[in-house]
Parts: sequence; structure tokens; C-alpha cells
Amino acid sequence: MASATTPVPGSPDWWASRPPAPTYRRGRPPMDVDRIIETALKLIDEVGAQALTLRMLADALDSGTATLYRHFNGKDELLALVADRILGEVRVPPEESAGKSWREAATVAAEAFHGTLCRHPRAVPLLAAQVPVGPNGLRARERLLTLFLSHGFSVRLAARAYTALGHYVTGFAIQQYGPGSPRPEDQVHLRGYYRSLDPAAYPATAAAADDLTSVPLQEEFRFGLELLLDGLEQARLRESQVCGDAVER
Amino acid sequence: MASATTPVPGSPDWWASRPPAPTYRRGRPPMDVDRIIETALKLIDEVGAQALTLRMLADALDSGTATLYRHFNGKDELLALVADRILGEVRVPPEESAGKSWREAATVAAEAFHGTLCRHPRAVPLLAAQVPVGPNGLRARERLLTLFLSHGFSVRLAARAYTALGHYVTGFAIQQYGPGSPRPEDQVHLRGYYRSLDPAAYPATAAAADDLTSVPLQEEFRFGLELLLDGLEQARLRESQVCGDAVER
DNA sequence: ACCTGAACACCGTTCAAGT
DNA sequence: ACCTGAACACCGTTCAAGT
Repeated sequence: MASATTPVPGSPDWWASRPPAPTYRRGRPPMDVDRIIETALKLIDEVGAQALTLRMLADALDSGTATLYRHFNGKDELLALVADRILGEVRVPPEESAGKSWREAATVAAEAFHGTLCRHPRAVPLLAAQVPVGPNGLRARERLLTLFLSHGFSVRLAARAYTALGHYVTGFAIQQYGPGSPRPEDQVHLRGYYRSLDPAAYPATAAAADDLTSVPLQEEFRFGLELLLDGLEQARLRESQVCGDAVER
Repeated sequence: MASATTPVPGSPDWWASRPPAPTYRRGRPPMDVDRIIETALKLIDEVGAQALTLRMLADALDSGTATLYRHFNGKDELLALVADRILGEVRVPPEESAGKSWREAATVAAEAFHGTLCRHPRAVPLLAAQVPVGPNGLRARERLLTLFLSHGFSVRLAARAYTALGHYVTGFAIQQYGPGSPRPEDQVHLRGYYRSLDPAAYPATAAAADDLTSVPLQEEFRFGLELLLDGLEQARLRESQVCGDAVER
């Protein structure tokens, strides 16, 4: 029943089959694989994950493509490692969340995640492509789940809240930075496009042209986030009314 | 200021530069480009957009790769056409929305969109990668905006509601069907993985392992959608309280 | 006028030969 | 034991030669 094939890079099985700590072989410095990932991320930020070439990466490292294969088994593995590397950049100040409500803390966490994605726009498709289960992905998931649980969410609702928030942030970022809209000034282009449409055929779109495009994306992100949190607030109230039990104090 | 380069396939400029009607040249039947897209979609459903090869497509059409270039300028253009083709599959029964509330109608629309994405799981990255401004994308946007406007939403709120819903559906689908989780049985794998984690290091994730993975994804989709609609309902109430004016009847 | 075989530059990947 | 030049199969794309 269980397949004997190599696990898909980025999948749970793949991460589980990796050496637990960053592959310290013998007494050599651990610079190797980290430096490759760091350089790959820098190149991806410049040209995009699609356009990144192993030859390009090898050149930047003053090496050859064959050498890269001593540290990972192909480009897919490299991209999975880079994706988790980016997740490791998300910084949520833990001291802040102490005195704050779950809602404030969730807002800070979602915006920290979104901010990190904004710093690596060309890498967003990497993050959106799969459920992040690398070490840094696990850490982020754990932190967010703990946040909800510690504020009285049931396990069930906490799990759903995490998934909904994660989907929203990555979904938003990929539409914001997808390959179809690489330039920031595309909003203006898009507005002109909506305006130029036949008002008879597209009355609503033409009327909403400005509102569809003029809103700063940061503000738009906040708006959708507030919608989700409003909904979560109601779900939590419903839950505590029906069951009357908080999971923990 | 304006660049003289070829517009990016899938961008507004690119769509605008295309022949408005499906390129009827002379009196030849319009089967050509449509048949290519149809065949490409079938192949993408089987092997994924990444693995689709122009040679593979040409073979399936009993032709050569060079012939394909007579109908579009490269693979990116083909993929943009396929993406809009998929959007054209979304069917929202218009008669249904007549007697329904905006909330019911929005639910039907979101689930129709989600259902279409579920029928083409391997093509989802195509849809998530950019703002859809092809003819079918425009049609869907127009329909949804009209829905909100006709139920008293302000233009501003309607635009944001559309964006939030669209982000949610595509964001959800890409996480559901991304290349990292191609198989349906991966949920079970993922649960085993969460359970196998060190409970000391990941107490919340281990505790929520079942809730993170056992929920049917269809139900999970509904849950997040309800959250969004709850939030929209509140935003609409706030809006009508403050302004006191409905846009139209 | 339209189609296409054959080539081109380049990709990810492999391996035998180096040190 | 570790590295890597050089090759391999194959990709998207082009163009001169066919009909």
C-alpha cells in the first residue's frame, strides 16, 4: 500500500526523511547548505523562482551545478528549503502578545506574515503552493494555535481559525504579487482597463473601477482580515454560549 | 514612460491587445484555437501545468510544436488562455439568485467557483497566479459586483467584498491542491506527521492534529466562507447605520 | 498563404574522471 | 572522501524549406 517512491519535496514525508538538525557532517562548518539557500533566495528575489537557474545559482556561488546536487536532490528540494527559510523570517514579538487580546495578537501575527511575503514578492508562489510543514512552518503553526488555545478557543475552532487565517494571507499575497502583476504601477493600468470597458456590458465593473484599484493594498489586506476576525469573534461567542466551557485558562 | 515591450501574457494590456472576438480569420471554422486550449486543459488535468509540454500538446493534436506558435506566442500565452477557459466553466444559476438574499447568492457563487477549481485541481496554480482579467474573468467579476450592488452595498464595500471573496476561494484552493499535496490521502499522512511531533516542542499542533486534518475540506471551506460573510454582514450594517443611504433599490 | 521538420540555445540532471 | 567538467535527454522557441 505504501509507495516506495521518493517523497515529494516539501511534503511531510520529505521533511521527516531529512536530517533533523542542519546537516553538520563531520566537523565542517554548516555554512554550506545555508549559504546556498541564502544565495538562492537573493536570486529569486531578483528574477523569480521560475527564472532561477541552477547554473545561475552555481555561478553566484563560484561553483558548478553538479556540486549543488551534493547538498539537495534537485531544484524542487531547493525551493522547498527556500520556502521554509522565508517562513523563518516571520517575526512576531512575543512580549507584545502578553497583554493583548487574541484579536490584537492575531492581527499582529497575520501582518507579520504578510509583511514577510511583501519583502519577497517573487517568492510568494513558493509559499502558496503547499501546506508549510518544514521546521519554520511548524513553528509558526504552533505559535498561532497556542495563541488561540490560550484565549479559550476550543481545539476545533483554533484549528479552523489557523487554517482560515493562513489561507487568507497567502491567498491575498499571491494575487497581489502573482506573475501577472509584477509591477506596483499595474494598479493604475488595471484601473484604466476597467474604465475602458464598455459600460453597457460591464456597468458594475466600470462603476467600481476606482474602488477596485485605488485602495492601497495594505489597507485592503486589513479590511479582509478584519472581516475574518469579526467572523471568528462571532464563532467564539456562539461556541462559549452553547458549550459553556473554556478549554483552558 | 510607457514601455514598448510586449505585454505580459494574462495582463490587462495583453488581453486588450488580443483580437476581441475569438480570432475568426477569413471564413475558417473557429475550432483551431479552441481545440488547442481544450486539449491543453485536458492534459493539464492529467499531468499539471508545469509538466505540460508543447511537444506533448502538439502530439495530442497530431501536429508539431511550430504549428502551435501560429495560434499563440508561447507557453505563457497558452496558460493564460487556459486559465480564462476554466473561469468560463463557472456556472451560477441566475434564476436562483432572484429570490435569495445577498448572502445566499454569494454563497452559491463562491461555491460554484470553488467547485470549478475542484474539478481542475492541477490547474489551480494557473488561477491563483494573477488577477483574472480575461473575458470570462471580467464576466465573473461583473456578476458578483452586480450582486452586491443590487442588494444595497456601496460601490466601495462591494469592491472590497468581491476582492476578499475571490482571494479566499483561490487562496483556499491553492493550499488544497498545491503541488505539495497532490494526493487526497495526504490528509492522513499529514495527521500522522502532526501526531508524531514531539509533544513537548509542539503541544498545540500535536493536540490539534486531528482537527487540523480530519475536517472534510469541503466543510472547512464552508466554515471560512461563513466567517467572511459574517464579517461582510457586519460591515454592511455599520455602513447603512452611518450613512443611512442605500445605493439603489 | 499556410504548415512543419529540423535545428538552436538552454534547462535540470547524471556520472565518470579528477584531486 | 569530496568535487566537478563534460555530457545527456529534453525543454521552449525559431526559421528556412516545404506544400
